[in-house]
Amino acid sequence: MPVQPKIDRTLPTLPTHPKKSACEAAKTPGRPRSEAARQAILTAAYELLREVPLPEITAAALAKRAGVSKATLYRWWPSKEAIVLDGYFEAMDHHFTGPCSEDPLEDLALHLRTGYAAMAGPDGTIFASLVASGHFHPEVRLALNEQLNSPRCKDTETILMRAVEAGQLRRDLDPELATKLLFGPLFERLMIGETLEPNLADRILGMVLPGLKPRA
Amino acid sequence: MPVQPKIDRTLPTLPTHPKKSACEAAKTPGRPRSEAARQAILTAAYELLREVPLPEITAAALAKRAGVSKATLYRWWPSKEAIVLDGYFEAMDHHFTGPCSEDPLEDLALHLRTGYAAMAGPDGTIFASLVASGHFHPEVRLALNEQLNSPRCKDTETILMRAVEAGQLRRDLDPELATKLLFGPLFERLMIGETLEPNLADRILGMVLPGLKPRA
DNA sequence: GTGATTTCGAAACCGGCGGTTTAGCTTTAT
DNA sequence: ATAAAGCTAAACCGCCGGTTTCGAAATCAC
Repeated sequence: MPVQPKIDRTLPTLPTHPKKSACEAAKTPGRPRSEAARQAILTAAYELLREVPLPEITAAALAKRAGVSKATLYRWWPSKEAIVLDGYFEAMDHHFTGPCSEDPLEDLALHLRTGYAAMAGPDGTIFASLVASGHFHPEVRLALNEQLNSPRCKDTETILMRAVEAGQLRRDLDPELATKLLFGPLFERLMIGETLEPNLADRILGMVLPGLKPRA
Repeated sequence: MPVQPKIDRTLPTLPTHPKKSACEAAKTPGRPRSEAARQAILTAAYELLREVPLPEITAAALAKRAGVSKATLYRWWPSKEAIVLDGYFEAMDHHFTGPCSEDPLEDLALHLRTGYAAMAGPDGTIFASLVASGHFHPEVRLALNEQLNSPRCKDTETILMRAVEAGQLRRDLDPELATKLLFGPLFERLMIGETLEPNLADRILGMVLPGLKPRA
């Protein structure tokens, strides 16, 4: 009977995303997966994300832009959302920053500034629309948290902890809460605001920091 | 020729929403609009909002629940989003609070607590999904801002100003920024978080407030 | 009452999109 | 050569948002 093999789509799906699993295949017989197609799809996804609002990105448009058939899309990804998410993640791989000067407070300011600045541009708009769509697609929300939010929060928290150890911030500081406080307004602006004031990061820092310092 | 009158849908549409314009019609000839149907539609919308995620609310389901035909829906609202939004607003009319004790700081704490508490329940989930959908429907975002966010922010800012005048907060305080700071984490939790810690409001207040008080 | 006007409900309809399937061809390993 | 897998092109399905049509019901002006 012509029962399809029904490939297990749980493998190359969203949450795992084993960070550059590019050239480790080629162990199975048969024609290998086309890396060119994979790359074309991901870049097409990111390009479209920057050009049109997310709901207007259809699977057909994605396939056309990548010069690929729709079947290939759904052969490797479970949904349109998974594709654009992967495309965005790949493009975001350059946004890493590792500031570690001798002044933790200065690191914090820089960290906050770059974070807000990164989200002021088109990548921020895309991020917001992904967060929005994540509210309707749990896998998207999960992937977004695991691959973007949590790591960034951890970064912030370690910087805060360093500042605490250096005696620049209160010893009883709650890094997690402070992080939410520092980046909360960013979410508010991204999700319901129109624009992002350029110097918002510094103004926030100026308002919050006095409360976080050791009591005078 | 059978050219339809093509009703001007800009009248009963989203942004205006003139706050209880119920019984002021009845000036035109012909069969009057059924108030029962209007009410049934709005309550059906809110009920569905609490029962199923927003994308699963279809126009057909809405019509069925309200015991109304789809034609009636689109006779008075331009889109599914407009309907659920109106339904939500109507249900939220009870959430008004007017705390004005003799201690502005206590007012602030209460205001923050009730705000966070209100969003911890199903109404918060609904709000988040509306914000999310607002990211793809500008009219929704606009209505959401005008009818919910802006008023609440204004409330917070006036409370803050009273605290300033009472000498409980720094004279150079920026109320708008402080408001974003106080409610920012709420947005972060609503949009990407899973839960809302019960005492988050107080913890935030405890962390922010010291920085807002007059310098010792 | 009569007629004009407007609403309402039922149902059919359209177009588009997400996703699936089929069929045939191509690429690789053995 | 054969088998296994990937690729394209195209057709296909089902659902949904939104529109239209039609006849029945409600109301006002006269």
